[in-house]
Amino acid sequence: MEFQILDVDYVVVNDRPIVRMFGKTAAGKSVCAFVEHFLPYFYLRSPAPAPERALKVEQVRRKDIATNREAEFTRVTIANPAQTPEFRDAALAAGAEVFEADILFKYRFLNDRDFRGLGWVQVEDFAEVGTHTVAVDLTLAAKKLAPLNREADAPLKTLAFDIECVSIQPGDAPDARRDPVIMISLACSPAHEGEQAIVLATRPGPGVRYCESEKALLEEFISFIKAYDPDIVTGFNCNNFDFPYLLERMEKNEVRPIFGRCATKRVMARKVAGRFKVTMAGRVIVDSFEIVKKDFSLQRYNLDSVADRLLGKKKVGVKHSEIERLWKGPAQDYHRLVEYSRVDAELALELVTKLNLLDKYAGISKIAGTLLQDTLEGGETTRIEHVLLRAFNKEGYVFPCKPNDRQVAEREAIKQKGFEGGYVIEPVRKLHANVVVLDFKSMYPSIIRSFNICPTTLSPDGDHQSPWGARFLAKEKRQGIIPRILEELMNERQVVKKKLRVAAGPERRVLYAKQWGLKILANAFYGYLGYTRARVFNIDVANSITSYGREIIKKTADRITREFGYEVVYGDTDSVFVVIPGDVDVMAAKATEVAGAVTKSLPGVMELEFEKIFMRFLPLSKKRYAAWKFVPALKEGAAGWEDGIETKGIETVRRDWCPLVGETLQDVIQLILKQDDVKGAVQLFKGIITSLVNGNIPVQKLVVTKTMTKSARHYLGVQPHIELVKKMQARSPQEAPGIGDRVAYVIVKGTELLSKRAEDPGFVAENGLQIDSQYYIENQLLPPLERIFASLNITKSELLGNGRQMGLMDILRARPAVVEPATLPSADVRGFACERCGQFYATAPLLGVCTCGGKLRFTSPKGQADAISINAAQ
DNA sequence: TGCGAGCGGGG
DNA sequence: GTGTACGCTCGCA
Repeated sequence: MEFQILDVDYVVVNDRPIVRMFGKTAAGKSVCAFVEHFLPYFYLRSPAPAPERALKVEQVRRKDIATNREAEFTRVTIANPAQTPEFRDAALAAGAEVFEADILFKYRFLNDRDFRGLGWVQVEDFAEVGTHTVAVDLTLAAKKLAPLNREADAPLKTLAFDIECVSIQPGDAPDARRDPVIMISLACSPAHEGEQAIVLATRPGPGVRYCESEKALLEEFISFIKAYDPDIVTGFNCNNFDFPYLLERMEKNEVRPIFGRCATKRVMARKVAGRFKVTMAGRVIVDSFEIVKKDFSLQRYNLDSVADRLLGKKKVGVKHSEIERLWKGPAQDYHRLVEYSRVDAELALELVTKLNLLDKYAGISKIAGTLLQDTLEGGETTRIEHVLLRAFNKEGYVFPCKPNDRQVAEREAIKQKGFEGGYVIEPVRKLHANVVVLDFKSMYPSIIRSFNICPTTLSPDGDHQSPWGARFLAKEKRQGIIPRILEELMNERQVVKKKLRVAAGPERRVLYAKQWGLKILANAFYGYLGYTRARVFNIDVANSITSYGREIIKKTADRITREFGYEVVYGDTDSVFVVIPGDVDVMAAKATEVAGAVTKSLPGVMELEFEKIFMRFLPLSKKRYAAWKFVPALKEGAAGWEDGIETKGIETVRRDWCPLVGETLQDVIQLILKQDDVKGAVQLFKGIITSLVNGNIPVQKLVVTKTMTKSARHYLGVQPHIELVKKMQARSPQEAPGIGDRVAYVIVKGTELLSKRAEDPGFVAENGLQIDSQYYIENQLLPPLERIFASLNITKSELLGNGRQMGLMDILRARPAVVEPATLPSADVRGFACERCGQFYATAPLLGVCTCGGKLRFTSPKGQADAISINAAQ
């Protein structure tokens, strides 16, 4: 009997805990294994007052991180895990120092028995149990069980769901305390009884499983889940919308929310720090929205754009404000709503199944030992602490409790006073060519290993001293626990990468996720040691790591300059940017040579490697640059290079920018880097400004969108999109955007406050309104572009005109203008006269200015210069 | 430049 | 449940 661990909890029976391991067999059966005779315990530093009512109090020899010496500790075993806080607090009140008194019981069990989240279990001796307390295919009392080394995953069932609801107050957002759920769509992989997707609704119709009341709908939802018995339950934003809503409705309808694998524990959504956390025994809840937001860099994260960008699929187009009408409307309208709902559930499902969203979290679980649910929710700290707890316990150490708020505050103060990070080499500010980037492979993990840096090797009697001034024992004397963990993680990664070379199919995915997880985990240890809430926080250790890093990078830059004669133009923490003349191949060869030579003289496992080539490199400041990058082509056998633009610290896409800004920024960067054409970039920019002033930029490129999150009257300040909604409501209440809708606007010319000049792009086009070009220049284009040009020593006034502080009218003077006949004021215009020298032109000169540089004006038959310049005529 | 507030996704 | 504690962008000082 073997199964893969999905979830673990415990129940208390006769004042003793029974651990329940929920899992899945290779054949796809859901399992729950009961494990008895495992008891909660924690430690006190001896001598300590003996706790009353404990089951067992023993004196044991253990080490702790403060002294690294073996000493007497008191191990206190109790009956009920839930009572640990009482025992702990009593001990603390009596002045004792406590250890491991805040380890969740399920993790106490997993750690002590060497099990891991998503690890496999072999049950060697068991009895099948008849019980109604859990809802699984197979329940057993496990008498003897052991961890099993297996990479492959059990076949998992995934259920996605999506709810629809309608407000009884038209126009308002639905309120779970008041408004019913009308529809629930379910999509499953693999299909359930031949059905891949099902729509439950309280209105009958084709493709709908009809439920006669909301209560019946909620009950049907629960029975479906029980019948399908999924391992993964997913939805898009289900943690913060669907689950809390559904659970509130169940409460209102007196439907017991029991659809996990425990027949007695309710599914619960609890508000934590403004967000909901949902728990369901025996299954894993996956909110695809939250994962996509973490793992993919996108402009927007609504289901429509996420599905479009990641799956190449579209939602059925239904606005939130339309749902009520479709729900109450004729059959074809209702049908559209049903389709909309079904597709949403299908998309939510595909995000998980097609994108293999869980791979990396599964990989991390297997390495760190955390349960999949906790890997999805928790951060890096949780993962590291489980690895550390295991390792410290194995070495005979007691593991510290989490610091309390007072301790955290103390640490913050210490950190504020004396913590220094990586070293950033001051960039040589100009446009560089032929730059090679060399970097240290996993710099901080390598430093930790090379110098044996660990709280367990920190000692005044240490063999070597870090630049920070702390002393550490030599590895030969005693290898630190963290250096050893990192050695294992990094070696394991090499093994996995080797296997990856020949792997295919699902095995390849599992291995790829594993090597990725190993790398991420190894790189997180340094940050952990300097994190004030860490159990193993140590500022001397953290500072020692970065101090070695700074010393090594400075020495490396120095050596490259002095011994190899190359110029170092930039560097950040673990990298040096070096100018090496030649073509890409020559540069790469020389860079590899330099990296190899430097590596030879570096201590331990420190390794400098050639990373990439920047054929052109434009630093703006520390941590901000744009570059034309060349990396060796990835494709097997395809010798050669792949190039692309790389930017750091330069936002090329921002939600509050109109498309014109991003496009112009991209174009300007391309021209500068790829064509080495700074003049052309300036010309391009000036051309855009001219087109903008002339009204030749399509309105769509000037649209900014913002979401209206609450009703317009609830906004306190004046915001452009809200002011626009107010205007649109006045014009046509039916078509005005509602709560949750994205509002698109452009800024038009006028004398009013900027916010009041936001206008509907469609309205602008229909009514021929003028765009406020000055706004687009000053507030949109200039801020990002000015920084780029400034790094090339091109000033704002050079960009906008010729030398002095320029106003908008001055910009117009130097621009090449094209005057289209249709835009001329009237037929009585005879020609153009120069404002400055009076020169007459029958047709406008191409440059739009007089040969003397003066501005041109229309002249009417009366011989009077019209007050309008040709530019403003548009 | 640093800090606090407010929002995102969902209907 | 031997609990927990978002992360980014924007406006303002």
